[in-house]
Amino acid sequence: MARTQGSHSDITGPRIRAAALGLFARHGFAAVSMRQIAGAVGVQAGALYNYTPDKQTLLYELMRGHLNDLLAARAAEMPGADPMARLENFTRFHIRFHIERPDEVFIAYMELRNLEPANFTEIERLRRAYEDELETILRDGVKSGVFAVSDPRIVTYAVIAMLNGVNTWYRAGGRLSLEEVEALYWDMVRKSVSA
Amino acid sequence: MARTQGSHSDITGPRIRAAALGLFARHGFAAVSMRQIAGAVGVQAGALYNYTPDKQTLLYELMRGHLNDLLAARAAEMPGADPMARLENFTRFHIRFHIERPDEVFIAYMELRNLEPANFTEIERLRRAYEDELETILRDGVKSGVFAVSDPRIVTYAVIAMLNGVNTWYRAGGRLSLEEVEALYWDMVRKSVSA
DNA sequence: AGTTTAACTGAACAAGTGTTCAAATCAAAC
DNA sequence: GTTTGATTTGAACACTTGTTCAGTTAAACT
Repeated sequence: MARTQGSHSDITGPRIRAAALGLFARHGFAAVSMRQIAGAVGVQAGALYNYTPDKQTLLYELMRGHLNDLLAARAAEMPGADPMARLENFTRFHIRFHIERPDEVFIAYMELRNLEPANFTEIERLRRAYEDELETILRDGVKSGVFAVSDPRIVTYAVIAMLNGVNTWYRAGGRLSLEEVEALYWDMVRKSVSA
Repeated sequence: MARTQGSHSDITGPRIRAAALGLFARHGFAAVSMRQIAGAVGVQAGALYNYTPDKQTLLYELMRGHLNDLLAARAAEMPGADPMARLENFTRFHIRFHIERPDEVFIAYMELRNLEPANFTEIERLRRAYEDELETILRDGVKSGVFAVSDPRIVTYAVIAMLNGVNTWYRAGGRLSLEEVEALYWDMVRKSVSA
């Protein structure tokens, strides 16, 4: 077996995913051709098929990778015990994680409709697992009386929508620091669900 | 001049726009072909060009129409004088208007990247005009002391992102009535910006 | 009845699509 | 220095794309 080391394959693979990520985020999955991705990597279109069975799977793997990263990073957090501390931890974690990955986040929300049904189901399952964390925090807070939330599921959607909005305006090196952004959103989230 | 009455032109035009709206919302602008739109209307692709100079303009006109409707409907509202009442009016108006037009809203947010620069600029101008209404309410409320908002522009983005989230889960005839949805979001908005 | 013309068809155009694959290329392993 | 097999090329495939336009249809006017 020749070229197990020094092979281009462990270099080209990531470069393809990176190029696809950027192009999908900028122009949309359907508007980007395999030849464009190949061109960005400096390779012919046929070479892409050593790394993905098809274009659809390339998109799916990007989304799945992103959501797995999200869930793994979330699992590594050590939130406190009481609901208020956990909500603050969740809010700040979400802002931080999403601000660092605008392209992944954009794709994971905008390209759902381009997933084949089976892939869509799996992506939705992962996203749901993440949202359930927030919903559980809200329910616990209602139980203990610190939160006044009439419908925890809907409020979960509302809070996540608000937090995701950060990516519509935030640009690295902008007017506000990460800490200021975190503090601003945490202030709004805390007040919006407090009793 | 023949066929000024009984002509199909005043029927086909709206049907084309309606078909394009639904298809763009479901599959995305780039993923929908002119032949698909024509097929949905029951006409050949060439006939579409009696109603739009090109595919791009079809998208642009849909977005511009939607945002003009939005601004016109907003201008017809008679909010009260004090910031709290105006904020409640804005919130309920926004929810109501957006819930009734899921396809238009979806397109107006998701297909911005498919607009040519000149068209993009104009759409952004209209959206900005709408957002400025909310920002003004927030600034007035800060001045009069009823709102505690550190950065009115960013909070405007946050509130609008939260409200737009309604379209990710709301379905007509679902568990909650329109009034319940309005009340739920208004409760969150009010608390999140209150002093 | 005959004329006019808006509305539409259907075929054509050049360019681009995702994907396949035999052949060429290359660097590591022997 | 040759073998080996992973990696890439480049051409080809069948099909779709947005758009144009000469020609057909049919309703409304004189």
